[in-house]
Amino acid sequence: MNKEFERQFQELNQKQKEIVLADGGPILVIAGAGSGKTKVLTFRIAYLVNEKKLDPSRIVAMTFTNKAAGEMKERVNGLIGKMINLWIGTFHSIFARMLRQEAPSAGYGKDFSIYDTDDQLRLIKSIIENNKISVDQYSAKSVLDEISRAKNNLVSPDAYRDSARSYFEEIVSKIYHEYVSNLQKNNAFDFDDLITVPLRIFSANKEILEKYQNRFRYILVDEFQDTNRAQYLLLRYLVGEERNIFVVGDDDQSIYRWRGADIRNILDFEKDFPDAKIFRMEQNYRSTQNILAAANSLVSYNRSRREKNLWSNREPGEKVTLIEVENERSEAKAVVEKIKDEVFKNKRSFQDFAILYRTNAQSRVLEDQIRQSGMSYIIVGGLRFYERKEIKDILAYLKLITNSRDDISLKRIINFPQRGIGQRTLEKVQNWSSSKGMSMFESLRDINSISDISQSIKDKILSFYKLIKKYIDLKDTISPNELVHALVDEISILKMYKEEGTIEAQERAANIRELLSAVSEYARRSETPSLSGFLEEVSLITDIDSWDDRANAITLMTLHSAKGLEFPVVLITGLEEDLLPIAQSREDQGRLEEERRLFYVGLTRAKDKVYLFTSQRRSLFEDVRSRLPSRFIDEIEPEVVQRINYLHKNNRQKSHEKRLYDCCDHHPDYENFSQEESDVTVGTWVFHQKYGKGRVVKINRVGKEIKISVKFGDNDIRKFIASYTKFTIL
DNA sequence: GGCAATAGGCTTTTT
DNA sequence: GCCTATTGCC
Repeated sequence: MNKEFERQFQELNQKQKEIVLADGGPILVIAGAGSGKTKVLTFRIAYLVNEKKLDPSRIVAMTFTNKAAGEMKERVNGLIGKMINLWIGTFHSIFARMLRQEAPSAGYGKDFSIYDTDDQLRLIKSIIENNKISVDQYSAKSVLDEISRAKNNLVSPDAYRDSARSYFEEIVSKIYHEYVSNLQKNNAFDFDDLITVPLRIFSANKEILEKYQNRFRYILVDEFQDTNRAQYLLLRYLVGEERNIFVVGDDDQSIYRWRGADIRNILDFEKDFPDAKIFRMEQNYRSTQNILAAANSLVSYNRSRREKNLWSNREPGEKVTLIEVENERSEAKAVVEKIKDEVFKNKRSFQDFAILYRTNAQSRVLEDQIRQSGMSYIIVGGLRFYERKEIKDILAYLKLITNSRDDISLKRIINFPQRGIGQRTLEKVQNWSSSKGMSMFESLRDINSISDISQSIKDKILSFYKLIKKYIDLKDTISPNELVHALVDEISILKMYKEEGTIEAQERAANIRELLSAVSEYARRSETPSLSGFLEEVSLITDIDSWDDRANAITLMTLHSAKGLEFPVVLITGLEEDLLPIAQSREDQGRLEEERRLFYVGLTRAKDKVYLFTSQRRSLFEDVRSRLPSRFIDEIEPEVVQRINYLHKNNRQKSHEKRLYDCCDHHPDYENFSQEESDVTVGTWVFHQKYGKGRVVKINRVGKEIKISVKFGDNDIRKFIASYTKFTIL
């Protein structure tokens, strides 16, 4: 046995060892929060390779995020002592990879595009327009959600039409048919297709199925409770004769039912594999006893769950602190104060803290207060890098270059940067190309045969055609890195933003430069870099994947994003009815239980200390509402909760802040940052050469730059980058 | 066809 | 309070 493996193996508990060493065949592990399931999963893989001499390339492991996949890969390599070629990734990335090979058997080209939500919505909107479908008050978004639900439940457009009852369902049915055929015409998959198309291929094509059954002799699945029906069926297909399938999950942490995750999968597993060995891991290594007692008592209110007895060897620790505040601003202040307390008294670093909330919208007020306090922080989620307009524009070029049938991407960029090709022209091209059954890109080539377009516009179209064509011809001869750089250079997008001169444009340019370095990084890292490979990676990246967990910063994220992570101190905000549980779940027992699990996931992220916040009032779209405390608060065993009332507290504690500056030698980040910003804060009066006297209304930190917004006498708010602008502080 | 001003919607969670 | 999509004017 490998030495490193041997040494670390001895540290596992008896149950964990037993699971790692279990014989082949189907295995279901019910693993409570913090019980070391990732550990068991990695040891199992290492054991299969080291001891069972299984060829690593024949093992496939499904994780919930790419980040988790990366970490698992690293840990397995550490245990084995060398780099091995494992298939680890999310369901979506693994099957996207498979589709690169097998898409032709489903009638798609190998260079398919992957459409994200934004692309999907554009497609749906164009379908509604082109077919003059009257959608009444229904939004494209609600149509998309409905289509996605149908797809994940494996309801085909025809089956959907046959069962459509309401007016809404009839509209959706029409759009669904068009949507599916348009995707195929554009040679594009949406996220759901990455799961359902492989499923179709497997059921229709025995040869391909057997190829993958032979290839994957061992399948492991993490976070099994959050797989949906289609994913489960996919697994069932893939499991070959040896039936080596190993799934790990926790029904109490199932929080993606709204996305189609199906708790039945755990139950059906035992039905489909009656000889499955079932293990339970109930010892929690993460949390103190008080935290665990809080979590256990809460989740025991759920009716549809498996009984379990999660226990901890750790000390009782501190009680869970519940803080009642007046409104969201005082909540944010209280959060900041508690973090400062912990930093000061318990010598904690910023990366020890996570602030969790139900909705992304809650982050803004928290962010404002933390920024003012001078502490460093990272927000996970919100507007993602790859969803920014300028990034999507460049990516649309790349998509069109790899897949010229991608009409959605073409429409996005044919007039970006502006080339004088407008809506009307585009309509004519689209009509012509659909009457000829050609892609829009193909019809550009023959633009001269379309009447009714002026010659000058035709020339512009042709030069756009030649631009893209040039890169299509280049793409197999030069590296993706060179191609993207050359392209960005040729369309002089950076220059355009530079000339625009506004802060927004500068940011956009900076984002594009970051994209360029991402391509270089990809080219360096990948063994066989290709444009489609880069696009695929980019399309499937998630918020949490790009979260830098080594930075010394407080992390702000949604409860959903926090799944699978742990922090010494967790602060959960917004414990109010209609927020947690969210309003839409009120009438539905099942959804209510999911909200409870969401809170449970939040609690069980904490190692040492939990703070809970509930506010009497909270504004929603500028409209202040009174709120009731969350019903979940009373479901926590009262003995482990300590309540603090902050309702009449004056939170301006200057003296306290002053002390903090002296205390933090162990936080160089903190010190630098505080000093950097200490002279200008919101409310400071400043004098600007050109605009005169004004007052700072906002300070924003973006990367290394600090942006400040100043309101001048004429009530105009102007934004500046602090290091470029000279102000006199008044 | 381009641009600036304005209206409207958003806020549940995400691969 | 912010972002986007639309509108109406040039």
